[in-house]
Amino acid sequence: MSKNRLIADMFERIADVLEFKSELPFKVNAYRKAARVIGDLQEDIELVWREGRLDSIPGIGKGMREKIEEFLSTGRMSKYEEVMQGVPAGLLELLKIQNLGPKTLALAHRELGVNNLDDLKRVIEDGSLAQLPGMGAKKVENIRKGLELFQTAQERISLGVALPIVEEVISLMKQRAGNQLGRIHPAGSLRRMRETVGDIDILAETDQGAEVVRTFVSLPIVERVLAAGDTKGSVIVQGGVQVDLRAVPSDSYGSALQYFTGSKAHNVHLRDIAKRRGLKISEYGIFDVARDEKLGGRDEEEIYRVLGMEWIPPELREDRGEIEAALEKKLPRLVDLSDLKGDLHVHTRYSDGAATLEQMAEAAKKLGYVYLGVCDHSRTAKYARGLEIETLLKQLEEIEKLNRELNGFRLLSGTEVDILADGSLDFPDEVLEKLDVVVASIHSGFKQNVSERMIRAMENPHVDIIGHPTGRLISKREGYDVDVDKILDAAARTHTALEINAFYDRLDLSDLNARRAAEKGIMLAINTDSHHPEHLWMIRFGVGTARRAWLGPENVLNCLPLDQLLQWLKVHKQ
DNA sequence: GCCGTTTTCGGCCCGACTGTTTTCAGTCG
Repeated sequence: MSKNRLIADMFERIADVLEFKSELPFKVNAYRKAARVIGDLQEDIELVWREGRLDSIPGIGKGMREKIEEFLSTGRMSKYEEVMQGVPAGLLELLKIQNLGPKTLALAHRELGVNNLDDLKRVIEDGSLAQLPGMGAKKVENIRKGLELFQTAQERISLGVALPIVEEVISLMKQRAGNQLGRIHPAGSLRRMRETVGDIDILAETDQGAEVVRTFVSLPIVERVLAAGDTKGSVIVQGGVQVDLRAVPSDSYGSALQYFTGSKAHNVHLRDIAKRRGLKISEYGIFDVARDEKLGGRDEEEIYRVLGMEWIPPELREDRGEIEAALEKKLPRLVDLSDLKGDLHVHTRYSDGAATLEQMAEAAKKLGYVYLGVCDHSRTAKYARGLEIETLLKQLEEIEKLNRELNGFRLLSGTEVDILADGSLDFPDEVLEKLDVVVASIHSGFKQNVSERMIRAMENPHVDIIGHPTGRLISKREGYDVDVDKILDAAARTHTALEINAFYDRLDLSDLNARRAAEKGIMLAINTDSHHPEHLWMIRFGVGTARRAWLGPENVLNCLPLDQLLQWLKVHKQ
């Protein structure tokens, strides 16, 4: 685990304990903020420390700086050890239970000796929890429900599952409640295109809330209704995903959208700035406090405009510097779906894909692409029906023939060549040099010198792009044992592009790593790795990640027009 | 514990909901 992560986790734990011990909430918040900022930091904290720049990190003052320095130089943090003294393992875990906060947990711990999950269950069952001052039957019942939920621990859903659901709900709502409905948008982490989302939030503009909510909870894809009021409906849809719909009147739709989009850290920072200027932001609008006057709320842009900021794209709203940039009107121009000229990594029936070259080309043309990189697997990838050299050459011929027929569109010949155990490539240079584009990927030996093998691959003059560079699968595995810093340095040195694999369970590189890559001048390629023509649309997830990484078209290889791309592929290693 | 176009001291986001209260504390998003 990186030092950044370790320190962030320690600060988070300290915040938990301090909260449990009823320390000043502001102190607790200071630790939480420091934890978040360090967790999001794009540089190695050790480097920042050695260069004496810890103080420049927002939220890190004298106290935090000293704790970080102590940890980096000795491997220990005395404050952490001190607060963890006498805190039973398994106690803080209970803070994740809904409706059970630090105050109640401290009370149960102090009065009833609750130290773990089993203790908690016991004091709920035997009624002793309900006897404590300030407690009662209903509170305990809510905690019991929270405990049930905690134990069934539903995980976050991946973006790839959530996005189709939200689009179906919105399309159904437009059909069935069209005349009562104004604007309707997804909000929350889905709108920010996070890799995974908790539940799905949808905002609907209407002055007939009750009716719209009724329509929502009776949609055909609804499996179970959790709540249906005048302003909010909550359901479980097929597949077990929770979807909330909020009905909001026109004059506060914008501020509600801003509020429900988050992130929490972004909103807190925004409201703090507002407050310093005598303004107040809530889900109902932005107000001048002294004059008790509403200054905006109908459109989201108004909130930012009144604060003297540019409108901030939802993908940036994580309090990672976007607010400062928006104040200075220096937000980057982010890459957009329409900037993409093609996809540089897809598979066909030649290896483990489902479609012919022609079918993939047709699907790509429909998306408005002008090129498509055909990168089937190489010979060692037996499980994926990897191509022998003769087959690859035959495919090359077919591509050339098709390109004579495809007007205004170009299939690029390529391969996803395996990086072998010793770091050599699965095809010899004489073969690779015949191809337009070479993606090199690791598919085996996830724990064997991955970084060194990948770097050796990058040093090959024919390798253009490293495919799925960390190998993670969001819902399944951590990824290879890879040193991301070394990979980024090598990619910058060898002018090799790195892939943002847009397949929703990969999104690899992640947003933070992609941002670091771009800052080192590395080109990123947003590729779907599609095995089916109907999967090309997943490019949207990659674009979401790229936007979260603050990338502009100039950072993205497949935003280049065909002639410039071919030129780049020819000269980038020289 | 952090931080400064009100401030180096005295603040620190906002509102809803719930349950236990007789004026409010805890929790959540």
